[in-house]
Amino acid sequence: MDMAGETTGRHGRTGIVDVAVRLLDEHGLPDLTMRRLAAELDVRPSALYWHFDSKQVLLAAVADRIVGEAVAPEGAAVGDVAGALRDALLRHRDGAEVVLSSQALSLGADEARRRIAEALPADVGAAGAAALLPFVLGHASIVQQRLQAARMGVLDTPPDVIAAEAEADFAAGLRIVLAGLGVA
Amino acid sequence: MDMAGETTGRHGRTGIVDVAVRLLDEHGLPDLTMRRLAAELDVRPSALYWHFDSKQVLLAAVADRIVGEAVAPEGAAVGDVAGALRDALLRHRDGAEVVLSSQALSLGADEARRRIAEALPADVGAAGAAALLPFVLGHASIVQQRLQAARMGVLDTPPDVIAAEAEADFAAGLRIVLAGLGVA
DNA sequence: ACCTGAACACCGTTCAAGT
DNA sequence: ACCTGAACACCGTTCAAGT
Repeated sequence: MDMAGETTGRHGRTGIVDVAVRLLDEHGLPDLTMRRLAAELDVRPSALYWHFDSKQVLLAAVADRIVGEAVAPEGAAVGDVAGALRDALLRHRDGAEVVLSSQALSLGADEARRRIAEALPADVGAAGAAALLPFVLGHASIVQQRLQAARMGVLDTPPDVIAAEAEADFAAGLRIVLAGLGVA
Repeated sequence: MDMAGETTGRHGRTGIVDVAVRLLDEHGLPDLTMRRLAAELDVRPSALYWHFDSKQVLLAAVADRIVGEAVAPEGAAVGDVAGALRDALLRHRDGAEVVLSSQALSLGADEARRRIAEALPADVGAAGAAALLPFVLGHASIVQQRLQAARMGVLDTPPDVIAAEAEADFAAGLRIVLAGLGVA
């Protein structure tokens, strides 16, 4: 029993998303073009439109993949759930921007919100998620923006310093929100 | 004494940013292209590159303009400072995305962080800004993403409902963070 | 079912040259 | 100081046609 029909030289949605994510990691969102993706798959650009209605839909699938990687153990504390999401976003170049941009269309977005809410006492679940989700996404987005600036040399702070500061800021922000929720 | 040399048919940076912001408001970030902007200014696209080194620099100026509109009265409470920033972001189509994307290069970004920190007791100023800035940016970004989805008809929730929910979520999130800071 | 070929209507950016 | 003209190397997307 073959796995997913990869026996032919043809492609499936998941395989295409695999390559898209790799391209994202290696070259960043601005270079994740339909034409480059097609070239990487050894196919004409128009072929991609058989699998995805538009680039936006493709990016939503990439966003879902990224959010789907944020797995905290069953019954984990909110801090760990939020941390897992943050890590998943930071694991991929421009990950936060991709997820933020596909937020409304993305299936994984609501899932992330649900996971956060469920890790909280029922009475503060909704409010907690409404505070934490924007915080995590905004945080990751700002961090990756700074990393990008450092990469281009317009910022002199070395990447590992940025990462360390980010880690501290995230922990501090998380602590504040959890304290505000009475879940300290 | 003429104001800013607008006597000739030529353009200055501020005038260009004016038109860029108007284009942003009317058509959104994807349609804010150098070519459209140039056409609106009745000029060839290449002329813009005399005023701005790149589109990225132009967008950073737009971001600064937007953040600069976030003015809370001197000595205002943190909640009002954060609220003013949120309002400025939401006042312009895709405002959050523009500011978030130019965050690292933007002068106004650090200013916003400073204003938030200064509206807080000194001992929690830094941590508070580190929690509030990502929250406000992430929040506004998510709201505008939903508004955009509604605009395209993929979301059936009417815009005013989205705006109302957003208002409530923002207030709730703000309350939580402020409580966590002990500034309730 | 999945892809090619060819086209359409665009992009950002550079740079010599004009005034 | 500020802009034009002309080019370069790209984009996303559509659609008829192939296999």
